[in-house]
Amino acid sequence: MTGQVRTVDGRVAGRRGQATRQKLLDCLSEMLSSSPYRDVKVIDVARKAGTSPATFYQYFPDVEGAVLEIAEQMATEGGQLTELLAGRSWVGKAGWTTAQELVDGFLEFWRRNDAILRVVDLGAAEGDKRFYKIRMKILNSVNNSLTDSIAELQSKGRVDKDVNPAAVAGSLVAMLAAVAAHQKGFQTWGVKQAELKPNLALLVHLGVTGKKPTK
Amino acid sequence: MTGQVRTVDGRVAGRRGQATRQKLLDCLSEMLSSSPYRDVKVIDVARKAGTSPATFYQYFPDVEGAVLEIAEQMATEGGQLTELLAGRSWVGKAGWTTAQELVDGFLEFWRRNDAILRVVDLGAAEGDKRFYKIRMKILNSVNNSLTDSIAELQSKGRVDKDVNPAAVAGSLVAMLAAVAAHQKGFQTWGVKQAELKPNLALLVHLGVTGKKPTK
DNA sequence: ACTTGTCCTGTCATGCCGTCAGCTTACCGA
DNA sequence: TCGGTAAGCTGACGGCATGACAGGACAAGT
Repeated sequence: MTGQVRTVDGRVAGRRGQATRQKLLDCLSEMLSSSPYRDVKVIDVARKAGTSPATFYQYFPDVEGAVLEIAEQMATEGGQLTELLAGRSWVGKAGWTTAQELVDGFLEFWRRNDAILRVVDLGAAEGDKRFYKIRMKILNSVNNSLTDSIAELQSKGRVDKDVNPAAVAGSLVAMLAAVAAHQKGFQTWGVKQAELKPNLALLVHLGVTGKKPTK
Repeated sequence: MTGQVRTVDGRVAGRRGQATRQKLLDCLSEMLSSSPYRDVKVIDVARKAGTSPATFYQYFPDVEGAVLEIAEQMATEGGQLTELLAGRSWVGKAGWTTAQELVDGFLEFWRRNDAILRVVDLGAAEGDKRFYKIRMKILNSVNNSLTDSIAELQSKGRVDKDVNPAAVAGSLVAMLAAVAAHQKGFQTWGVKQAELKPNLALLVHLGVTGKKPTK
């Protein structure tokens, strides 16, 4: 399905080529974790990978192009986030568990990929459709499930009619993403990680069901 | 109180100098709105301002330094956000109004300063303390009021004891910021601006008071 | 060993970075 | 009016990253 990996000038990459390509991506990933996006240079990535800048340009048009590649890989893995919600109940104690596990899984995913997600967020906010699509791909996996859950509760009359399921779900997902991206900020406000999670879960539960959880 | 404006090499800037400096900041601001942060070059800003790159370096150490300056100005204006909450009530119909106006004011502020806020967000997420402090300065103005409101309701027994006011307030503020930054994203999910606001206000009200608003 | 196609790099023109010396301009006191 | 002084600006330059290309190294099959 996914077309073969190709170099910029159209050649098909063989085993060795793919290895260097991947090594470049790995090194870029590392660099993004340790230095500001704006300061990541092709020459540094190449040096770190023990190769030359020219090699980098054989596989990627520029830094941004390579970042997109990494982000794409991550987005695919991010599909697993759907499992945090598949077949879960929002009623009674089970609802509280669902909320907690969603928060847990989400924060964990963000923490694992924070460097690349920062850049994706920026690109999306700047209006770049490619980054925007990737961000959607990740968030949709959670957002769609959440929207469905709310819509279902709504059809049963457990949630007010004037609630827009997509708007609420989207806002909650945005909240999770933002909190995950700025976890350190909460420490300044005197909030520890461990305290943060249950309060986030509370907000998610409130948003989805409109009611306080039964613990 | 605020020390005189100085050039990089320590001279005091006079009237003309401050004008050029401001012009450079304005042009930088514009460039940030129209092109990706990563691609904003000193030479472009200088050209746009009708001056030379060397002049830029007389007033700012680099692009980042100038961005910090703009952000600082914005953060000062952002102090007005406190007024959205000062002396407001979270009880009854007034509570619903408070939530609505908070959401309105917040989104408006973000929309007006979206370009610079994107960069501040990125810098903060990357761990740069200078950006981080600016982000705090803006969010604190809302966050502190919100935390106080929740704590007060809590002391009156209207909010559960196991709620951490700072954590909930911080999460809500993060949500507002994230939604504001990605307003376009919601259109893809079929949510219009006008629909988004009341649903956000609902979430804020739920988060603060734990109860649905009376409209 | 030879051929073939993949893979890598040295090299080069181009353009931005960041600094400095030196020129112009504005202000001020005599 | 006339220097004197400090502010303000820029041309020019070495240094480094970019991005393209052509040619050399390498692996695999014959």
